Amino acid sequence: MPVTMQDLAQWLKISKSTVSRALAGDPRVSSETRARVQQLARELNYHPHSAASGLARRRTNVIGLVIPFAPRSLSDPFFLEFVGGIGDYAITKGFSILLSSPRASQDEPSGNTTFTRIVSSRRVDGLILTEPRITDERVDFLKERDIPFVFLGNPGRNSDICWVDGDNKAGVEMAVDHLVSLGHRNIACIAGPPDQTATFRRLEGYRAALRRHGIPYDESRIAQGDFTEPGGYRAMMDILDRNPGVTAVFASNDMMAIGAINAARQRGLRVPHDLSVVGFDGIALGAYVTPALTTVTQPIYRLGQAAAELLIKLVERQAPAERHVLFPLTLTVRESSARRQGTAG
Amino acid sequence: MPVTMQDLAQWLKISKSTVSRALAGDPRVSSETRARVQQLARELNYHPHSAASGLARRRTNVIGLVIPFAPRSLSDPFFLEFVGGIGDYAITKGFSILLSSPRASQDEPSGNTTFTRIVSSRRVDGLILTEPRITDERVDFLKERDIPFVFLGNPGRNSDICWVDGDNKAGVEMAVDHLVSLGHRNIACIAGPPDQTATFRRLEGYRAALRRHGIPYDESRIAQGDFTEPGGYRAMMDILDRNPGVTAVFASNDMMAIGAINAARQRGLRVPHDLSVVGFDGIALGAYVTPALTTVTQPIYRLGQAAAELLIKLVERQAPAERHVLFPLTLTVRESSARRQGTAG
DNA sequence: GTGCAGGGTGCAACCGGTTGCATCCCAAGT
DNA sequence: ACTTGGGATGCAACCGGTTGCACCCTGCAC
Repeated sequence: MPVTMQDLAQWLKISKSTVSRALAGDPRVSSETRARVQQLARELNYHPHSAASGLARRRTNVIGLVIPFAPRSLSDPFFLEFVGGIGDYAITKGFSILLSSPRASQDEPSGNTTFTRIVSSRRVDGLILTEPRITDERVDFLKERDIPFVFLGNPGRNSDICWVDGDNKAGVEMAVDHLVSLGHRNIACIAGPPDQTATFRRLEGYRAALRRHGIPYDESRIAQGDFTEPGGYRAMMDILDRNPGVTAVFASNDMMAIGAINAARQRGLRVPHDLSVVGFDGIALGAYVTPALTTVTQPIYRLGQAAAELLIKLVERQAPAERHVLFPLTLTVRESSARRQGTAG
Repeated sequence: MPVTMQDLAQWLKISKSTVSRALAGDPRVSSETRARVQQLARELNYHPHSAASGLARRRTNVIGLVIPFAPRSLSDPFFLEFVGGIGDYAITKGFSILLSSPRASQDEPSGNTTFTRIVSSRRVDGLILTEPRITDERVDFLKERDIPFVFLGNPGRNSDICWVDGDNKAGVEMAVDHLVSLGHRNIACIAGPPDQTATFRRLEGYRAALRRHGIPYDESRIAQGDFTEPGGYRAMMDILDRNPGVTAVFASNDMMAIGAINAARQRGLRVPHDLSVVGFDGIALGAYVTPALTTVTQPIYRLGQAAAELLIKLVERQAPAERHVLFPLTLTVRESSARRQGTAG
């Protein structure tokens, strides 16, 4: 049997309350008593029982992380790096991370999903949600229950929702500018799933950049993907069918960019000689594929840290400095993009 | 305020105990009462408070997962897929997953690591550990506290420790056999970190296969990596320096194989024309890199499921059918391996 | 009419902490 | 000598469930 507070109290012939306060560093207990308690706790290897203190304090010191188990994350290193950022920060604040998948949407709200379950049973103090959707019923679900949450990605809607995000629009503009500067005009775009808000911001950046360069927007250059490699592959095939003249493509994330490269190769196109490809995310992997991926780099790890920091502030009822954290993005030029064939240097 | 059992009891003018039993499906309460309680619970959207029931039942219904946040997993999709398998299975059994990193080793045992913390504070009913080490102090730590655990990877040592694993030795033998069948004799090996048990099993397979084919074992063909891409890159460089004649290399995991390919390319070698590369793990990504990776495929997702299943059996004090689950592996031949130059077909 | 079995329910303790409030003690103030 | 005050500690309730045991009631056997 692990040692309890009661044990410490009996040993020292003082009350449970004093032990509790001593361990919490309450200034009301004499420093002498406090020292004795802490000393004994260490000697007997005492550790508070999380369920007991959670029950009494109405705090679990656990934050929930809702990431898509399928189809996306199983193969997308993006999330793992994001988790790393959250984890490392949370550790320093004494929080643990509970995983869950977001499948509350299809099912009825009371459906037996991990997401609703960990919230209803009050397993977590707050949540980090990913992939906000245009109409995201999770928001109401959580607001109703007064559970703090932070989105990875600007969910749009009311501005009182907290989020962290990269500057999608500006990021994509940099990508398109880069392609234009290499002489490309017929630039395709592989978009994300239509229900996600990130999809629209990135599309917006794409259109804005085209407009700036006086390139007409053309539906036949757009295809929809799902943020997975196979999705990017299919989308690229689709684009090549409809618009064989494209010389460059922007993919809304790196996994789809990798898929696009494979599709192009399948069609006998050389990347970047015949087709330039630019991705988005900056996953570590992008540097290791062939050709190494030119991409818009997000500070993924720091996004994780920022999300955790923001959420923990909310949980602890401190007013966060900012409800929204927008990171600037950078363009990482590698091998998958090159000057358009037949263009002067 | 969320509705509690007390609320239900008052509403129905019965005692808390009866409500508790009714919800648990205890046959001692009349089926009529049971129905009324369950009905009302649904209507009022009642959900048990996990901390309260955890405290009373000495069960959290949470399993801990200990994966390396750094340096490895941040870029290795292997773990994400593994997590998926665990998660999907755990959901069906009503368990959640708490993440932690295994940094208990460097620090003193009482160090403030997530691993020791979630165990000491009794946050989890059991643990899934990865990357067993030759002498793994986590084993004693957990046995002392009587916490069930399952390893991903055979930890060696006493056979009463539960684990799931792929058949490393046989898997590597298949890889080497494949290379030999393509005419290679000068086959290098990039091993894993020296403190991990998997490293030895894979090396053993390598040596066994060489022996079978009458190829002498040569230290100059071995280099050590750390299961990351940069580690694989460095190891490959090292091997090429010491033994320029190698025509094939087996890397102990896919990330290192990708690193090896990049190193070879850096040295002006074409893969697979000048150097064949075979990896290990079968991460989804291996199919998407260029050249697509020949690899020993592990059923990663199923390893996760099996680990979760085994652990949950232990937690629920059911005797598992087997304490060890060994999965057969398969060789997936793709583009990174080819017949040795100057060898007859 | 008494005894007994057994189904259905409730009481109260318990899990292991936290916390509002009362209490005690002793030095200082008048 | 008698309050006053503040520092140190303890009591007991509480968080929201679970569970051993006692109890009540009805029906049936004797």
